[in-house]
Amino acid sequence: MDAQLTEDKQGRRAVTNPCLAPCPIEQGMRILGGKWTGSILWHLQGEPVRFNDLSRLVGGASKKMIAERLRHLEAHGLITRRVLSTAPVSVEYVITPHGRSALGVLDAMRRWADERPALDNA
Amino acid sequence: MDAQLTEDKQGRRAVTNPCLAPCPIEQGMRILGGKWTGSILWHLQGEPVRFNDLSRLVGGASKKMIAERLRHLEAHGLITRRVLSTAPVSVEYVITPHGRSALGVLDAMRRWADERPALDNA
DNA sequence: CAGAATCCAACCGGATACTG
DNA sequence: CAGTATCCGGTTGGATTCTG
Repeated sequence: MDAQLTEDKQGRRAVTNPCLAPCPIEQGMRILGGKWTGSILWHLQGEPVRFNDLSRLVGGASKKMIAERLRHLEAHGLITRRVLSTAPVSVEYVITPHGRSALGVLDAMRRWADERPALDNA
Repeated sequence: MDAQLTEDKQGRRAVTNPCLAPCPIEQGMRILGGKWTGSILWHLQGEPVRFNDLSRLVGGASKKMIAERLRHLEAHGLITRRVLSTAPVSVEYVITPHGRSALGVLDAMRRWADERPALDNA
């Protein structure tokens, strides 16, 4: 994200360092911005939560989505999957320190969206 | 985002207040999280920028996307479109105070994505 | 220059059914 | 319980072409 717009004596514009795809903002957005991702992580900020409980907590998301986003979060090291030896088997998802650091970003997002001038009817 | 997981004496779980779709995080994400949206707003934090310059600054985005996201940002009051009476016509995009408030969120996102433990090969 | 219009392939995500 | 598998309509977004 260090693109610069320069201009020569003739007033011609050129760009050095265009903001290429893996720019930090886009990168972060692709990790935290997926549908339901924020909500899921949010619900894990306290105690570990089990799969079906999560799908109930995140109203509206299909189990397919929950599963997919959980894999995604795990792949990025934000959560940990923990299988409990019970019958029937139960699985807990736990937030990692790295995942916890993301909650700050999510909360900034939440606060921003909350205190917005109510013109977001669009 | 105020869902609660409760448990009765028999250990049965129930959820009150599931996290419904318009939860603040998701809301904010739908506004700032669209592809290229962050980058575009980021590049407007200084001086006003013109359309083609923007599409050059945000490397990889098609003009169609730039136009679409610009209208989106304008609809949400984050930027302003300003037409300059020149020949040929030129258009500037300017960030609004509200848009500027979003930069804080974007920067939190950027910093988080930057200082991450390098395991995001996935 | 600043877009709008069109086309189309790829992906997303919901519904449903099935499994260990 | 905790998923996976499959189907499938809707949306996304890039490429290209056209316009005032």
